[in-house]
Amino acid sequence: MLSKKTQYALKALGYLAGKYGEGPVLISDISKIKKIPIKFLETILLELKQAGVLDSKKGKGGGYFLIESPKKTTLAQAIRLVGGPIALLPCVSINFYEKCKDCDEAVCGLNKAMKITRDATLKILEKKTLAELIDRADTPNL
Amino acid sequence: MLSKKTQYALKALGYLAGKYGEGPVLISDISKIKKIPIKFLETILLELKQAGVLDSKKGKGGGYFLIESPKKTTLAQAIRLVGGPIALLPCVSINFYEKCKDCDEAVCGLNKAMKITRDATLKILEKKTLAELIDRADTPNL
DNA sequence: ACAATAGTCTATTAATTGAGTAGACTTAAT
DNA sequence: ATTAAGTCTACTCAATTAATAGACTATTGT
Repeated sequence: MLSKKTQYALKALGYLAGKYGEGPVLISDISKIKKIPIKFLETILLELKQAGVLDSKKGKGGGYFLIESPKKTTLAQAIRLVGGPIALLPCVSINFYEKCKDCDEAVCGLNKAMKITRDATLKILEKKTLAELIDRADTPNL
Repeated sequence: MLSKKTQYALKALGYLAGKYGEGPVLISDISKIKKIPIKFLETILLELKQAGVLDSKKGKGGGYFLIESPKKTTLAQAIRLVGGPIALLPCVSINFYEKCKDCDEAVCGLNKAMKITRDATLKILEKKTLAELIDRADTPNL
């Protein structure tokens, strides 16, 4: 299961994807509509900005917005940006790999099974982009 | 990512699968070989016993053992037994479902993408059994 | 019967993650 | 310049998950 933080990040990115090209979006708007605790959301958006996916504008008329087209960022990338491993076990994670203390990966059946699972998951998450997260509810004009 | 508890449970079950038919296995043996904190392991094994997968024998010569052949239990079942959701989001979990506060699942793109991912994962985990977790290191005589 | 062995139960502590608060700092419109 | 709107930083608190410790109970072998 993804952490709350990662879940919120995906929701927020999906919302921003729907507003792409329409200028900055208020944190408070995202918070209200996506039901995300505002202060928690602030830290998440800041992290996404530092990761280079979002940019922000301060002052009146400010807010957050996607730098690139929603189609440019895959869900796999988005999840990893906020620190969420995608694999089910550390020993099969690509970006958050950690060796097991107790087993030799070459003969470990669990490792093998989880690698197959990871590959199946990645195959999907690397194809889907933020554009896929846009739904009618967010953008009734589409 | 699976919780530590679930990870330990899988490791322990894999080890017991390798010893299936050889009588009770000591908690302390599993703990040592699989590098699992013994007290934590105790609670996990107890839980698996109450779930009906394991049985135990007390006293001298006692220990834990699988009730049924390792082939009878899938990895998906094993993960769920110890309380671990398999899906990446609560709103696409079959056994630990929780509705999102902010979206209508019928139009939510995130929900859709994660359902596809879940199905791909389940397809694999429902085919693999505990028997697949047995490796050479545990049972050098095979 | 009894001592040794091994699982069971109860209670605490530590670590991590999630959530909420307060306030300083920046920018833009008027 | 002033002020309203918004970002950024640093703490604090609560909840969950992980890990530890010790007392208790049941079983087997002698």
